[in-house]
Amino acid sequence: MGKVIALFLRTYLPYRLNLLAELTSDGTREIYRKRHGLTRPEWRVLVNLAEAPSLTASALCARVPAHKTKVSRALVALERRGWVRRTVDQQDRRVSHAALTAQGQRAFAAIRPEMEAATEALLAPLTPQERARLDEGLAVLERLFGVAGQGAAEEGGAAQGGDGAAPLE
Amino acid sequence: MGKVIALFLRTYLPYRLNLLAELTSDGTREIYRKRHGLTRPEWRVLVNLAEAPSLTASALCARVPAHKTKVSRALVALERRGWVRRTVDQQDRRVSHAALTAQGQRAFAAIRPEMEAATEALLAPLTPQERARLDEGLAVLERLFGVAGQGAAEEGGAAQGGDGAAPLE
DNA sequence: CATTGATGGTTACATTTACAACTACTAGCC
DNA sequence: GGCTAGTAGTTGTAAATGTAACCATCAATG
Repeated sequence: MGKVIALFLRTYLPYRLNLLAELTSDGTREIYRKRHGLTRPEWRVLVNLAEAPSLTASALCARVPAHKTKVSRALVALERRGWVRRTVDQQDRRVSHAALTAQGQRAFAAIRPEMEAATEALLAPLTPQERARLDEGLAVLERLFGVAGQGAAEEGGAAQGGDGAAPLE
Repeated sequence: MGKVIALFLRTYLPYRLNLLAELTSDGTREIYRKRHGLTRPEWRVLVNLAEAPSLTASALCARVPAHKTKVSRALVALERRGWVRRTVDQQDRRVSHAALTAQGQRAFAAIRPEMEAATEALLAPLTPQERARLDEGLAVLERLFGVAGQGAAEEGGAAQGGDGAAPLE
């Protein structure tokens, strides 16, 4: 059977990306899920809070990125667990600023190396050249979507409202 | 940039891939979901069946990739819709082979160009060089995971030895 | 200040998904 | 044959998710 097979999958970008994302996450998902009892949105919110002193729910929605209900529920769960503390903004009492507690920071500090080790184990067979090619390829898309400098497309990017939350730097 | 902030996210591969996969899929998801009433597993099964004459549920699980319950329910839905027909294997009656009906092939032929057009619109700003870099970067990972030659790991599912599966060109 | 419209965030409900049994069947062994 | 173990695929149930409605607050206008 010569392959008359149309090579749709091979070249269809969303499919390729989703497949690779899932394969890459297969090992690490267990770490935050089974070992630490976090859902994926919770883990993502945790990571983002670990990289910024304080973020509003809206800012988290833009950074994670996720719909506000997912962020809301993740924040509730993390708060209940004592990893996050929220304080109401005094200028605009609809807004609340979420930040990691010391306990939350310790938790992230514990989980992060596990995640990195699992990922490194997965990528171990790659040569430095291959890693560079991979990085460059992803950077192309990140520039396209404007997420390259997560720090750059920051709160300003989400800043249609330009709320007063402290900028990251 | 005086960031003390560890750039975990920037360099953490699963996170980068998941983010890009989601951003890339944002536009196309609507096409198969709203316009054609397919769930993502259903769409994935449809695509895979379109590229192979006949696949068992197990083979689909490996190719999609997805857990067998997702594939099972996707097949039920596609069968009910008349896009897939399953026939029981005579050598092993636990096994059934799924294939697209003519109607299913027409459906895929209708959806596919919509998906490709939406993706192309998204990638329009990229230069040929950037596209090549993107492709090379993803190919690095695909080789690592052995998914490069999707066409090779056929119904037998044999080629999972992880060797260099036949590069599909 | 009352009214209107917009926004940050939460809650409610329907759909999807994950995980764990479960059924049907095959295969090996005595 | 009858027993056990293993595999292909399905179904039941609890958790997770998407969508839409909702509450509280703010800002603008009369």
